[in-house]
Amino acid sequence: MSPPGGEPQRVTRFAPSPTGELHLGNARTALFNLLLARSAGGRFLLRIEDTDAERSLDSHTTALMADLRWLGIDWDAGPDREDERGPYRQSQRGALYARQFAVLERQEVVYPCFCTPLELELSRRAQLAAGKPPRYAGTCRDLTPAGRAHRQAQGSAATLRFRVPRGERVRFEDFVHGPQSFLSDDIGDFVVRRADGSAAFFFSNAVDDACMGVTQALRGEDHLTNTPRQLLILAALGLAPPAYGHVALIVGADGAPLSKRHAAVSVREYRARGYQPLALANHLFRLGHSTPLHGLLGLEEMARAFDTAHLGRAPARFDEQQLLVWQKDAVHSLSPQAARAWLAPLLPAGLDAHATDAFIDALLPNVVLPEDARPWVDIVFGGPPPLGAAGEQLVREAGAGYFAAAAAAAAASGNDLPAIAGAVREATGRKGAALYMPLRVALTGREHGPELAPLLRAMPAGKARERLARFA
RNA sequence: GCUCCCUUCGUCUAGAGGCCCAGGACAUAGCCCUCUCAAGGCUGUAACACGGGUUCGAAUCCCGUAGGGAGCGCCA
Repeated sequence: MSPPGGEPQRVTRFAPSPTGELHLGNARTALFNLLLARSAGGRFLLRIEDTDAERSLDSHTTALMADLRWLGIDWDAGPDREDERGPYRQSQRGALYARQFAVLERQEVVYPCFCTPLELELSRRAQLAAGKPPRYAGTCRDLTPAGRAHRQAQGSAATLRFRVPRGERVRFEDFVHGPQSFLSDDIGDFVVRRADGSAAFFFSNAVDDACMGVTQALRGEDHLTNTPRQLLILAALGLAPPAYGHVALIVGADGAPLSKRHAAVSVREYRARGYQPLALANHLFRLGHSTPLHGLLGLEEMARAFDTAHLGRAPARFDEQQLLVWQKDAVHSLSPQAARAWLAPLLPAGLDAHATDAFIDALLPNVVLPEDARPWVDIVFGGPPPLGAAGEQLVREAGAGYFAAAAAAAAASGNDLPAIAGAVREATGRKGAALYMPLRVALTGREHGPELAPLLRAMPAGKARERLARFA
């Protein structure tokens, strides 16, 4: 696994739980971990944390993987690409967890807890009301063997709790935040195995990272204060923990946690709205991470430029305006084939390749999202567009002679703008805006839009003449 | 409530005691180019949350205040 003489190969992972759509924050975490691995020629794993059978859905896993790949994020090993460190679905790792639970039980660093959810909730509320931290009260911590046997005989289902040592300090080096130190007294005994026998997050997440050889776990800051628990578990198990790093969360424009109130929060939605994957990736890449590089970057360039030293510790605001800028860049740099695929759903059925290309050629520099192109489909391929009041005025002012010359030139040349404009200039002596604006308005119904010459080339033959002749 | 994290232009950020009366990118404003829009070129506006220290010197170190966030779950 390790390159000869070098450091052990870097291994990172993205470990989502399939309880919903891929959230922007998670997408960024996935991207950062991919980049972190790739920047060192390492491996990137996808692990599905579906220990909560109630909320985990297989369809979510499928969608999650599709959205990641859409973004350009692919993994070296995962649920659909198993290897000897797998399985990569936690729901299939029960046997492995059972062995580790047994180790913990043997060392008596865990104990069965018979408290019911209701009792725990009451206790929490009472503590909160008394102005105390809502931690597990330790009711079952010192149950005698006889007491335990008694409860078990009664058939009470028990969770397994980790016996957090008192009066200790848990220290670790966060590779984003630097040295961290927590007092174990502030940590309540926590559940490592649920009453139904399934592994709880703190446990399975930490154990899997260790067993899968993860060297760096880069995750959201919401996990920062949980890290000591995981370190405690791993230490008890004698497993080497990964290095942990925590990036600040993404927040909305007002600085509050990013929610549907602010913007679309799932990759799905941006995808559905016609955003380019590279645009989203570039935006996420610079959210909480900085690079001296400018412009739209490919994934390989991002990997080369990725640097944990430049991960932010302060929350980054998700600014949709900025995303739009990247989107514009991404759209403008689309290959002809990609552009065709992007706008295909909007185009009239049966449009031939030549016409399609001409249309896209004309429109692409002026659109950011597919919806921007939609009205132009009608303008170019539909009937004569109605003019607004200002348009009518411009046309009237230009006069019938102007349009007679234009229509004649259009009939003679096809949809050739230089020929049409030349003829009108000759006939009227107009130039500049006075020459072109009436043409634009008569042809498109609008005063603004893509360049006229390519737009005319995209128009079906005869359309230009027909529209100009209306005012002759 | 307790613990932890955070705070530099509108936004993303550079900045590890003098190189900073704070640099870049995007946004924005003006001008140029131009048939409109977009693109492009040039020029500009714009920030160290606040208060105390330490130091010859602080955006940078320390303490406090304010504001934001997270965790304290049989969610992850």
